[in-house]
Amino acid sequence: MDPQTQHGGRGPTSHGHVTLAQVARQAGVSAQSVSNALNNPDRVAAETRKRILAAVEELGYEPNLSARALRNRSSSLIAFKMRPARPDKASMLMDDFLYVLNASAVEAGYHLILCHAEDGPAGEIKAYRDLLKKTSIDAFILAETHRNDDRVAALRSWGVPFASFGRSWDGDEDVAWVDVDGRAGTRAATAHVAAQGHTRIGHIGWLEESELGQDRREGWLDACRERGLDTDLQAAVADSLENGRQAAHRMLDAARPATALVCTSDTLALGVMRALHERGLRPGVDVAITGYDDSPTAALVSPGLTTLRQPIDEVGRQLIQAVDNLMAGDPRTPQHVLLEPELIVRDSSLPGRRDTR
Amino acid sequence: MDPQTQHGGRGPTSHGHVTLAQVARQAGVSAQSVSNALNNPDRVAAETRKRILAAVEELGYEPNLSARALRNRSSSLIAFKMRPARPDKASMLMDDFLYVLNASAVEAGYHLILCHAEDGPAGEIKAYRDLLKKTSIDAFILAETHRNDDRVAALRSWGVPFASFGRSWDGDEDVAWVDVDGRAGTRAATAHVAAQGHTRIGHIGWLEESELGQDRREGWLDACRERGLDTDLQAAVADSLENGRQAAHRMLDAARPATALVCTSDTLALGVMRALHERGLRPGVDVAITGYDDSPTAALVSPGLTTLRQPIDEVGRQLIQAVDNLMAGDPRTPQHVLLEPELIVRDSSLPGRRDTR
DNA sequence: CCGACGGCTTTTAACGTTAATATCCACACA
DNA sequence: TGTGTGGATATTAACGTTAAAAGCCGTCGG
Repeated sequence: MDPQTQHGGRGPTSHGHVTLAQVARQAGVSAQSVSNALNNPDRVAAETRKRILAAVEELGYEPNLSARALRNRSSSLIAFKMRPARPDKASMLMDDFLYVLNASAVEAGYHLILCHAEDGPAGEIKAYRDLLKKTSIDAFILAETHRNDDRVAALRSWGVPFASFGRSWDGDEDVAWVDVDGRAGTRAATAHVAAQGHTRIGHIGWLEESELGQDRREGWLDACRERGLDTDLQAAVADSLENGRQAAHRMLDAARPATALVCTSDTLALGVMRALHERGLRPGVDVAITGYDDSPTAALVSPGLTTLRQPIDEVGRQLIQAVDNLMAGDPRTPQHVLLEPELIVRDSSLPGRRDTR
Repeated sequence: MDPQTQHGGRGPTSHGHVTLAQVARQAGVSAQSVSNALNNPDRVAAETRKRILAAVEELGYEPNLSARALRNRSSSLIAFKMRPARPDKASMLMDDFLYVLNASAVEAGYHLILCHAEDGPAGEIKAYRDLLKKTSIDAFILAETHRNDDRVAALRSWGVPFASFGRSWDGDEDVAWVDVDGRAGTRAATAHVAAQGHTRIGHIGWLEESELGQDRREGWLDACRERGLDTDLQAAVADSLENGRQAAHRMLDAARPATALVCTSDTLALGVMRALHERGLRPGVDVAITGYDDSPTAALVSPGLTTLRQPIDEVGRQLIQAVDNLMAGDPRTPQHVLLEPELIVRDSSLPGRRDTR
């Protein structure tokens, strides 16, 4: 039988999609051989393979992901759920984060699909379930995981690969995560202001129930203890500018007032700046301030806010690599990656330079 | 033949997916009838339909999108390409925008998929093409379109439904777009400072080649002309804090200096604030400032920055509705929606209240 | 000289859905 | 009694891919 005619392929489809069958016809082989040439190169003869790849190239063949998804129960899709942006929050991490997450995903041969859920963990879990039922998502990326996170439990019980941005603080060793070492970062920020000569260093952080906040607080405690400094000036508040402002006023009204304030977020630090402003005090000169996140705002206010920048690019890359490993059935224990934040020093923590170029 | 056994359905799959065949068996009908009951209700008898829907409910059936995509050449996926966040930019619109875009998409029965491309329009178009070849994307959402946008031309030539955030300024009446009326917004901001008694109102905007920037500038011109004010104080610069700062210095050094500065972005306005700071002038009290975008920073700086908020939620909703209409083959001309921004008045433009609660 | 084997390739069947077509059945009409 | 007719339902085939099985053919060992 003439190999030129024996296989299907009704010529180029009107929609411009090139199929395996068309490539097969062009190369004078069966569709399966084309599939093998692309996915299992060692199953076809080198000579044939060359011919097939030439045909692939010539016709511009791209495998149809829907068909592949149907056949393989695997869609090359990684799902991520965005949270609604909180109005009071300065952090723009999400924007950058999504960008690199997607870039890394594409580089690794996946695509990012966003999922949407009503607020609350129950709604989120339901959304994940629905998505899984209808699309055979390959993996999930979680953000802002916390102790006893129901989402983690759910995904684990379903056996779906996932990785989370944020440690699973309850020691789930079998969960892949990537996180930034807030303790080390806050310790560095505290050390930095101590190096400027400050001895009354206050800390304004989040409520105790936040593992993330507690971790960062420990860094401040570490640095103070290392230097024999008092740790009496501390506040645990919800993350908002107003709370930062009030806490700052309290610490400046203390019998032995703070001369430096280390904050768990830029939002709180900006509240501190507002408090100083109200008192006619100059950030940096009169009171040193540090934040956390390197939100765009930190660079834009005057004076610039000293803060900690999370290596968000690296976080995204590592997360994708983590799920990729999981899906490759990599037998080694799930990845745990703890990255160091970078201290960005600006004028808000420097006594010398007043911001007047 | 016993309807309970005549149809496929090898019992619940191990993966927990429920298929049409399983529902069909449960309801004692064929798979096609189940499909019809869900997609073409009037093709099945009311009685049967009720029975089928009960089975669907009981088994928790959800149609498999991969199979549907393969069969229908339509994936329920809407693609959107993120741009890398520019470090100097205060705007956090993207974050919110994506959230509502996705929420609206899900509500309309779609999912949002992110696409990634090397920088530049050519890379972006190639990315769109690749995505189309492999996934039968239903529609695209573009952002930041400009005159003679190659992406618009490409998508149009391929016949793919799309809608853009941003007008196609070259009068392509057959392109669906949603935009925010920057001219009206800037006019309102200018009118607002004029109402505070300012008569020397400068404008710091983007370079002339930006249609968006030019549109906003027109609003300032409108407001000045309506009041017979001079329009000699204007700057056209690239969007950065430093450029805003320098332009502000120039306008404050003028023979008849500005007492109010209307800016095309929050970033520029924050540069102005830095310039005032450097001169010991007080925003609002000495010089009124307005920005554009209501970036998170605008609310966080002291004093708060008067700015224009884009109804980003509505933009997202309208964009999805636009592509939905296009895909439904709605014969009416593509949607063009021009929304009004909202003037958010804060202390940076108010002489009376000094920020000292 | 026969059977087994191994390398390479093709064939078959299936993933879950749906458009198009075929079948069935009750009823109306000649 | 036969012949349409039309509504409801069932069957077939196809979307593009790939795992599994089967086929082909030359070679090697007994």
